[in-house]
Amino acid sequence: MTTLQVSSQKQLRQLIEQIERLEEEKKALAGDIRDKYAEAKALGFDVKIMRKVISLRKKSQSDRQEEEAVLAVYLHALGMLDEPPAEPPSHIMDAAE
Amino acid sequence: MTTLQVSSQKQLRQLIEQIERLEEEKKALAGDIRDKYAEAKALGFDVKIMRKVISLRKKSQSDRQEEEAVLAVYLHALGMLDEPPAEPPSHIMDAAE
Amino acid sequence: MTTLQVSSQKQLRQLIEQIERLEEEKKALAGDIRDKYAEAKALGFDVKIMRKVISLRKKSQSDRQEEEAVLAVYLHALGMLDEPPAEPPSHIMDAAE
Amino acid sequence: MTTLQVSSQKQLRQLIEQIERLEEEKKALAGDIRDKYAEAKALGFDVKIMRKVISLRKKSQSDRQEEEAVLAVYLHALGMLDEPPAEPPSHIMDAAE
DNA sequence: AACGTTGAAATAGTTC
DNA sequence: GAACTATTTCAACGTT
Repeated sequence: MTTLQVSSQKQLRQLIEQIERLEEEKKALAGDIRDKYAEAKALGFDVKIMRKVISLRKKSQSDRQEEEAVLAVYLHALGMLDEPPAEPPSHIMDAAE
Repeated sequence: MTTLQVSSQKQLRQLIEQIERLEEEKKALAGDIRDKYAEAKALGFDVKIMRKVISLRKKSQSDRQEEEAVLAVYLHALGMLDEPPAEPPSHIMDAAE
Repeated sequence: MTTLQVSSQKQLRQLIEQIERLEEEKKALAGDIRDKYAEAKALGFDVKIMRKVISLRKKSQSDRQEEEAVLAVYLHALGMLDEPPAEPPSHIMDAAE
Repeated sequence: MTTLQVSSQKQLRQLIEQIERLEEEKKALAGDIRDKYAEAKALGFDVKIMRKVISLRKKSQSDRQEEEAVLAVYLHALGMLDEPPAEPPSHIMDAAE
């Protein structure tokens, strides 16, 4: 069977149109966000830092701590950090023998 | 000055909260879209192909715009279009004798 | 375990140095490309149009590939292609009666 | 004059081909880098952190410090940091009155 | 030399 | 959990 039933065609068309409408709305919101950043920039704020702040707020604290712990271990391995890092949870250290 | 003025702090806080609100709405829309695809799948449609169709529709739209832009550039380069397309290219085809 | 094993440290260091070397080479090539454009400009060519031409060539290449992929998907969906395209889609066009 | 001299055409063609060759090489290097990261991942290293390490090495130290100072100011403005930040250079604080 | 624009690179999310 | 896609982020470029 190489064609859809007429009723299915109609359904499909509706679904696709609904999705496209939702995507347009999403795109509009993305534009609004861009505008907000532009506004902030015009007021003299540092947009890049603002993005960082917002992403920090999103990230859970534990995630951040874990990331920093691994980073410390790696920097230490490269001799870019004198103090050996404190005590990261074990499951992070796959590459350690 | 190690801190922002109180008025700036307030401004910053407002901007960030507005952005976060917009991002939430955007995320909600993404969820709606996901739901629509799930609905389609439940009705027996192939979601992968639907995505392809939608992206093709998007692409053909932007392609058409791009094509027109390129055409304008070329026509202008050949002196067949008085108005420079979008931004004024300074010296077109100097290498032509 | 707060630090990596010495052997892992060594491995990590090597990987990072290799990557940094590759990135330098990449950067050098980017410089070469810039030089080429400068040369072209000095010869009187319109760099902007050249860029457009090159990007069009790239795009038409990938477009052609995309088109073929989509075509394969559709043909398969219509049962006119035995081999599934790339990955085997599990159930094509269930909504067809 | 709507066409290039034959000699110019030839020149243009050569330049474009040279650029396309350079871009291919660049692309190949990007692939090599991706492979290296894949290798690292297979050995159990955290690729995301490796990227961070490499970008830290690239960034000049002063850049990093400036960024952190501004971030501290913003976090303080949002009440996410109790201690007032130390002493960032003045030119960063445009939005402060 | 800052600005916006564009294209590439990286990350996040989704699917199987 | 591996691969693919989509989104976001970052850097280069031309422009004003």
